[in-house]
Amino acid sequence: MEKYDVEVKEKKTKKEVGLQELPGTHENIVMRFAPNPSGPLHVGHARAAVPNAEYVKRHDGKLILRIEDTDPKRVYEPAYEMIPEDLEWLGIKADEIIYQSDRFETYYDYAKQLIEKGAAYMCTCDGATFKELKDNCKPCPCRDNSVEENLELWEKFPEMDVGEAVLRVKTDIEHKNPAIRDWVAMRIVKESHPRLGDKYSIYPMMNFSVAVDDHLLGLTHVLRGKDHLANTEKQKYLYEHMGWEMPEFIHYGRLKMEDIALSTSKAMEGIEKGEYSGWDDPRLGTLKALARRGIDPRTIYSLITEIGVKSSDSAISWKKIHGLNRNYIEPIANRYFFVENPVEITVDGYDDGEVTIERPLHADHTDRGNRKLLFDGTAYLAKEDINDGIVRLMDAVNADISGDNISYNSTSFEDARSQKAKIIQWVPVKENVPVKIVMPDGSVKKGLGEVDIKELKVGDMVQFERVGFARLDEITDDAIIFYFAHK
RNA sequence: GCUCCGGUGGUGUAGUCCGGCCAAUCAUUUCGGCCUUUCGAGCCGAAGACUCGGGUUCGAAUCCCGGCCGGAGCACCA
Repeated sequence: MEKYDVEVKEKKTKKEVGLQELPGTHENIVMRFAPNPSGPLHVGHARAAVPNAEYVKRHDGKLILRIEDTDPKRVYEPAYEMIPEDLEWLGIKADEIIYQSDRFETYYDYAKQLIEKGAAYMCTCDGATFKELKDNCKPCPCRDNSVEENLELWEKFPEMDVGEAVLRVKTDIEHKNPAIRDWVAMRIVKESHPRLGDKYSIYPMMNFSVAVDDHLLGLTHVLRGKDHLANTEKQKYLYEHMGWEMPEFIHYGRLKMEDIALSTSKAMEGIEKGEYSGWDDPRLGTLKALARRGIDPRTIYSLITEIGVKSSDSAISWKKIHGLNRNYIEPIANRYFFVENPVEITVDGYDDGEVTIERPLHADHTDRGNRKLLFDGTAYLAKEDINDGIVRLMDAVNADISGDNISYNSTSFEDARSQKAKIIQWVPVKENVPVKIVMPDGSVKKGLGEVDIKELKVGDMVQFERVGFARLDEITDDAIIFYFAHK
């Protein structure tokens, strides 16, 4: 008789915030972020980099940045510099950087071992022929070559012409997914590599170099997009041939972002055509663009952590990004006046002379001090704000607007309140500074800002009252240029 | 077409493995109110979801089957 089942079920004890707990070991974990250096990092990369970094941080593991530059056609040289910069922006620091282009001899070594084991073979069929056979679950003639024949061809491999031969890893020629059947491990590439020049003509395919490296570098967990699902299956065969233990694989879903082309190649094309101002054009989804728009890296980090690593797709909305970002930006951004499409006005009947008005830099942090605005009965107002009725020029006077006529009504705030005057921003006529705000769609708002804006530095975040948050991007002779973040 | 994977409020998530404590969590969003010399912040309140249909079960977001919808892969790219 069976003993009573006294085993107490372990009930839902985990309450991880954001990321689900990692399967497998939690001791000495090793993870990697492995981008192809085809451009700077974008949000899609953050989706890979952040969870890796976060898991490593939680478990005090090791994070490897591995640059996957095994296709010379897809290497954009500046990316070698940009990738670590972008990671740093995200607050991620890899413990080690590996360049796959440094490791060709290692790949050759394992390729040869595979041949010797009879687990890989040199295939001289042309692609179409092989595909035809493969799609019908038929092995190609090369599959039966002896180890000796294969080794001989392997030695001759570097002298062959492009397309003449490839090295294939034996899988299951009847695998139900044709993509898995006897995949290519090595191919001939006669193209100059930014880091290798023409040193090699035999290049590993991603599935091969990735699996070899993941094993050799001691990866315990591999986090990758679900577009790699089939690749994981392919690589499984390599692990089996070599008698290696598989790391834990986790496949996450696609990330879509509202109104943004995440594709690096499209961005590159647009930049070359001059449609975009550069990798940090506000319309792009690069981290550089987000940074330029005043998105705090913590916004992206926490958003990605929240999205987690589940395999369903997610679409991130700007509303969500802005909402999160506001939490970070709001306390640090000092307030200033900006008027778009300024119209110079005179408040008829105002006769209190010239007064200096002080306003706090931040209403909730008065210790930061005040900025000063000069009021003498004239001002610039935003064209949009000039509508019939009573308005209060904030902290100055209340005025009645009637067509082009603007006349003094009163001064006290209480009067404004009792008359339900709309409070609007204004800029002194005597002292002001031209300001341009580049909007997320690339358009530019032109106007005037209060003179204290001159004290700001590039990178400072501000809030233009009633307009929104913006980041000071550049100070030119013409104007101070901001990039708009959000309301 | 074939091979896989997935579907919880507008959006992102928790819960699904091990059915009941889920009349479903949290964030963002939206809408009210309070406060405030910003349309920001803060405070209070509210709105809003288990893709559909069957089945199993005393009981299903959770298990099974089918439909629908979405996605990925099907390279000598990564």
